[in-house]
Amino acid sequence: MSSAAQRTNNRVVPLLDAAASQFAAKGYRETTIRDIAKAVDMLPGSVYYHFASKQALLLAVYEEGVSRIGSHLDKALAGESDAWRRLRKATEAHLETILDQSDYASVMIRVLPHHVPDLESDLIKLRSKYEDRFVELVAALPLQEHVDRRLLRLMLLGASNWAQIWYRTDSTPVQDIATAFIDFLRLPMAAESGVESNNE
Amino acid sequence: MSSAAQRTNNRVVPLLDAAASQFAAKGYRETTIRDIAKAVDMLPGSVYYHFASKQALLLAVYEEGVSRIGSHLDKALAGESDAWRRLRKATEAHLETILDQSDYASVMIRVLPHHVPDLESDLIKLRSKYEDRFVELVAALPLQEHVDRRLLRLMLLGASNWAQIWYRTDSTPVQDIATAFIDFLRLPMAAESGVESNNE
Amino acid sequence: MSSAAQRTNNRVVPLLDAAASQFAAKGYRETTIRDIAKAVDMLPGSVYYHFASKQALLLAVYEEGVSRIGSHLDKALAGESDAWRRLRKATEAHLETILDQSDYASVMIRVLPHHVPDLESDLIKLRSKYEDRFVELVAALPLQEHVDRRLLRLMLLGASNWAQIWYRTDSTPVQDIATAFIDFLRLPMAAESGVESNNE
Amino acid sequence: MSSAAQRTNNRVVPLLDAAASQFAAKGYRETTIRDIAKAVDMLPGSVYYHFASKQALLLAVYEEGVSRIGSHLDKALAGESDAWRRLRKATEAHLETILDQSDYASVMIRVLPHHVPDLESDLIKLRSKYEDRFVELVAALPLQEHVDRRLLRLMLLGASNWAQIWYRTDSTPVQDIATAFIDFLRLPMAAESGVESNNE
DNA sequence: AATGAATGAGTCTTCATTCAT
DNA sequence: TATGAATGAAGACTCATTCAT
Repeated sequence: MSSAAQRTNNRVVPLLDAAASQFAAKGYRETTIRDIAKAVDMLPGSVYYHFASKQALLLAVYEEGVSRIGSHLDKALAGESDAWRRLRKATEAHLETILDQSDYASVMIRVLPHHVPDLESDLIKLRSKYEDRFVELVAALPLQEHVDRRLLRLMLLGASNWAQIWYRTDSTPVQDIATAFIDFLRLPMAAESGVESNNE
Repeated sequence: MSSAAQRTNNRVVPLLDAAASQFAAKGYRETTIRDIAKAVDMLPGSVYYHFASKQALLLAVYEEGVSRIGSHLDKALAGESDAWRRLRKATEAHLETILDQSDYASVMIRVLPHHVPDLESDLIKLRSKYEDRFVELVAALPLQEHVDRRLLRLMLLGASNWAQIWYRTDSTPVQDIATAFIDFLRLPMAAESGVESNNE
Repeated sequence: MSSAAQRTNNRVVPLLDAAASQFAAKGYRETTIRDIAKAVDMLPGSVYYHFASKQALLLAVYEEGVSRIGSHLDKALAGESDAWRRLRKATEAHLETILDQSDYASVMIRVLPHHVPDLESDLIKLRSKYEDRFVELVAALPLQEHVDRRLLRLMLLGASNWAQIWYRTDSTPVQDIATAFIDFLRLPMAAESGVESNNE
Repeated sequence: MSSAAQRTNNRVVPLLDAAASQFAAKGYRETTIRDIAKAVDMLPGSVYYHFASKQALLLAVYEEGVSRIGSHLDKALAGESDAWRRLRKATEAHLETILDQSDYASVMIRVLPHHVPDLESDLIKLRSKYEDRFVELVAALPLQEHVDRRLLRLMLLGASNWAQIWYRTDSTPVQDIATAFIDFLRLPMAAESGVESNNE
C-alpha cells in the first residue's frame, strides 16, 4: 500500500469502525450519518468524500465483517480434523465473533439483508459466502441417512444468531453455549437412555 | 358484541391488521403512519383518533400477537400429555403462527423490544408472558441431570425465530421443520449409534 | 329563564367556566378545544353544539369577564364619593378580580386582543367598555392643570395588569398593592401641593 | 472579524433578526419556523442547521435582547448622577428599546417566560439580569422610610411594559411618557415634602 | 480532503372543525 | 343534545445527500 493510499485510509478505517459500531448497536435505519461522522470528528458531508452513500458504507462494513468472521473461523478450525469437533469449534468461533469480538461481524446478524432492500442481493451473497462454510462442516458429519443436513445447519446457525438477542456478557461463557448447542444435537439427552421409539 | 361496539371497532380492527401486516413486513422504524393509514384508506391524522401514537399502535399489535400465539399454542397442546410430543407440538404451533398465520405474531419476532426503547420494558414483559410457556414445556422433559434446560429452550426458540429469515412458503412444510428440530435434540443422530465418547 | 333554556345552560355554564379557567391559565393558543371539552366531560365535537367556534367561546368568556369585573367594580365603589378613595377602591377591585377571583376577568388580561386578530376589534371594544370607567375615575381627580390624565390612567392600569406576571398568592396582599400604587401617585399631584419645582 | 467568520454569520444574523421580528410581533407560539425561514429565503429545515430548535432560536433572541436593552441603558445612564434623573433616563431607555428600537428587546416583553415552560427558568434568569438594574436604580432614590421600593419598581416597570399594548408610534413621544411616569411618582415621595396627611 | 450551508422529501403529531347519526 | 369518526392543513423536526469552496 502506497503511503498516499495509507494517508487516505487514515480516515477510512476509523470511519468504518464507527459505522460498524453503530450499525451493530442500533441497526441500519436508526444509525445516522451524523452519528457516524460525529464519532470520528467529521462533518456529515465529509463522509461522502470517502463513501458514496450510507448504503455503500454498510456494504463495506458487511464485507469486512464477512472477511473477519471468516478469518476467525479459519484460525479456530486449524488443526482440527474430527467433524463434530470442527463444528463445535466453528460454532464457538461464530458466537465469539458476533457476540463479543467484532462489531463488523455483529452487523451481519443485526442488519439483515431485507432491512435494506436496495442492498438485499449483495448482502445475501456476502452472507452466503460465509454460511456456506457451515454447509461443508455439516456435510462432513457422520450422520444417519435420514437426517436433513440443511435443517440441521439452519437450526444451529439460527440458534446461534438469535443469541445476539439474549446473550449478556456476564452470563454463560460463549464456549459453554457452543458446547451445549453441539451436545444437544450430538448426544442423546433423554433421561433413561434410548428406551423410547420414534412411533407416534 | 353490540352493534354499537361493532360500529366502533369497524375501523380499529382493519387498522390493527394493517399495522400488524406492515410492522411484520418492514419493521417498526420503516413502517410509517402514512403507509398504515393508506392501507385502510384513512388520512394519517385520522389514525390518531384511534391510537395515541405509533408506539401505542405497536403495543396494541404486540398484545394481540401475544394473545394469538398463546391461543394457538393452547389449541395445539390440548390433549397431549407426552412431554416431548408437547414440545414438538408447541414448536410447530410457534412456527406456524410466526411464519404463516399471523402478522400479529410475526411482529413479535420481527420487532424486537430494543428497537423501540420507549416500549422496551412493556414489550419484554409481553414476550416473556409467552416464552415462559416454553420454560414449563422444557421443564417437563425427562432429561439427564446435566442438561442445561435454559440453553435448550434458548436454542430451540432461537432456531425457530430465525426461521423467519430463511423460511419460504414453498419449501419444507412447517410441520417437518418442527419435527426435525425436536428430533435433532431428542434422538442420537450419529451414524453408527453411540460409539463415540465425550472425551476430548 | 325557561326551564328549557336552563337545561341548555346546564352545560353552557360549566363549558364557559372551563374555557375561562384554561384561557386564563394558558392563553388562547395553548388552550385546545379538547382540553376544555375534557374538563367538562364532553367530546370535542360536542362543544360545537354550544359554540360555533373556539373564537366564539373566547368572545363569550370575554363578555362575561367584562360583565363580572364591572359588577365587582360597582360594588366596590358603592357609597364612596372621594375621588382618590374611589380610584383606590377601583384599583383594588381590579386587582382582586384579575388576580384572585375570576378566571373570566383574568382572561381579559392574559389574552390580549391582538393575540386573536380575527377578534381584535371586538375584544378591544369590550375592554374599552370597562376601561372607560377608569377614564371617569381619573377625570374626577382634583389634579394640577398640567397633569396628563390619560397617561396617569394608562400607568395605573398597566402596572395593575402587569401584576398578573409577578403576583403570587402568598406575597403582598392585593389590598396593599392597590394602596401602594395609589399612594405613589396621590400626594404630589394633589392640587394644593407643588412645593418642589420641576426644574431639571 | 475574519472573512471566514463573516461568511459563517452571514445567515445567522438575518435569521435572528427575522425571528426577533416575528416573535415580537406575534409571540412565540404563533410564530412558525416556516415564517421565519421564509423571511430569510430559506427552507424550514435549513433553519436547523443554525439552531437546534425553535426554543434555541428564542433563547438566542432573548439573550441578544437582554444584551441590547442593557447596552442601551448603559449609554442612557452615562454621566447621570442624580437618582431620579437616572431613573427617568432608564425608563426612557427602557421604553425606547421595547417600543421602537429593538425587536430583540420587544420579545422580552412580548414573550413571557411561562409561555415556554421548557425555557422558563432560563428566560427568567435572563430577564432578572436586566431587571435587577432597576432594583439598584430604585434603591438609590431618596425616599421616605415607609415606601415599598419593590412595589415602586414593579409599578414603574409594569406600567412601562404594558405600554407595548397601547403605544402607537404616532402618539405621545416615548420621552414624554417616561417623564410623565416618573413625575407621577417623584414629588410626593421626596423626603422633604410630606405636606399632606395620609388620613382617610 | 474536508467543510459550511443548504435542500427537499419525509417523519410523527396536533388541532379546530365537520357531519351523519 | 351529543357523539364517533374523520379531515386537512399545519406544526416542529430529521436526515441522506449535494456542492461550491
